[in-house]
Amino acid sequence: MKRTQKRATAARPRAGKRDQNKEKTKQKILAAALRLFREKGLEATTTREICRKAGIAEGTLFNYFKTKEDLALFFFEKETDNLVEWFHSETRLQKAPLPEQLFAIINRQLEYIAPYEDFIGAIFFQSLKTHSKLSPLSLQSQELRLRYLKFISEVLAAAEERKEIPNVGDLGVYGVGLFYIGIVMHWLHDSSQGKQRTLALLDRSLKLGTQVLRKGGWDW
Amino acid sequence: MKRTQKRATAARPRAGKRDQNKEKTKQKILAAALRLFREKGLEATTTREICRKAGIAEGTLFNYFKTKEDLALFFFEKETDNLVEWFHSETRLQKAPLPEQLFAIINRQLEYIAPYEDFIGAIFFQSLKTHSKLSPLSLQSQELRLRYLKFISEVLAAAEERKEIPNVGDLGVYGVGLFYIGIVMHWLHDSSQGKQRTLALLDRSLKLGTQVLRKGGWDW
DNA sequence: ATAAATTAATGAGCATGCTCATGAATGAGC
DNA sequence: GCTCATTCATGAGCATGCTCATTAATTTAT
Repeated sequence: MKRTQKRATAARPRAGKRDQNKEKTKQKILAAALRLFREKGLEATTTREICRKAGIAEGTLFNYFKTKEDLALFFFEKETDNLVEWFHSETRLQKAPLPEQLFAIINRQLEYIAPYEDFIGAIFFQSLKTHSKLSPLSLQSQELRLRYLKFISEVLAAAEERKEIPNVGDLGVYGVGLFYIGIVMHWLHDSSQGKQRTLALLDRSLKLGTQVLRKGGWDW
Repeated sequence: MKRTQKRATAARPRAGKRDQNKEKTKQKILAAALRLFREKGLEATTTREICRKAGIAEGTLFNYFKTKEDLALFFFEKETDNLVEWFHSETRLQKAPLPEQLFAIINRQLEYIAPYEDFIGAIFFQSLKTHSKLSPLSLQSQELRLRYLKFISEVLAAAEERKEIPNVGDLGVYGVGLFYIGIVMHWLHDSSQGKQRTLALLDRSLKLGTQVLRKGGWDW
């Protein structure tokens, strides 16, 4: 009878053949999508093509991702998770002054997404749309699905706690988020060698930020 | 013979029956589009519906506007022209300090577009897309089709000329543009009475801007 | 083991934005 | 006025993102 033991003591939520197949299908979709997105960009890749390459039927994709946008967003979120993990592993950075932290964070993001410029760029702007599922600026009203903002919130809260900056509330996150948008926009249009100009802008901007902080610009 | 006089001395470029019809058709499209966009928003309005309401065939619309986005953008540009005209007519404002000017400009814009929230919102974010025809941040590289930025450039240049601010170069326009994006994003998500919160944010932000200027924040 | 119930996969089909070959209206040349 | 060239209007048709009723696979109950 080969131990039927009610399917692995209910430890993993993934055990039955059904869930196995489901997972496998999802991975096939993700693999195909990522490859095509990288090769041809987001807009130029059709859902039909993804399905063909994944070896599934037209409609199956939409059983897993509500829209093509959702599928693309998946990678975006994954990237953010990656960033958070990295920051938490950098113990030195944790104690550095806020501007340095922000520089490191943003810089790391730019480096990370460099190979997927077109792809990420498209997703990035998708995420800004008003009625899109995640909207960076709706900290309070929406459900804060953008993990990035949550992360920035933490970083700012830490700086607050060690008295580096006064209480900034949501406005701090708001500011950083907006700033990030600006940087990415600049980055996307930057054709200079190795995005030098964006890095320079990033540096200068954060220096300005420091000044504002030092001069008490926060208690407006 | 009723004076055939070679069609009105070549004064107006629009004279022949052909051009007359063309103009009439364009107006029919614009009227239908504006009405539908207002009523149902940008996404919910189909090009077929616009054509039906305008009394023209499916394909005709695309003889006049390359894409649906272009059609929508038309209103956006018109709005900007309106703003510029208004500013030039406000002689008092011309001499006011920069922060007040910017507040007035942005405030006026928000008031003006209030009735078309959804519609304008959609267009606004369209215009931010990387490969969209107009990209607010490509001052130097692209052809600066966004008249708004040109206008802001002028306002800043005037402030420079009267020694109110030091030379800020393109970074000034860049900053204001980015700031504007932030405000509109906030505005679009703002559900408070009469968008009070956005106005408060606008006020506070510009006060911060003033501080930065006074403290020499510009020569970073 | 078999039947019934659940859940995932399928692909025909829809609406939409947009294209393009064809036809109709208008203009120029005689 | 008539002819022909130009320009605009037309609508069938295409590709795409996405839906949904149907079919097939897997699980549960007996």
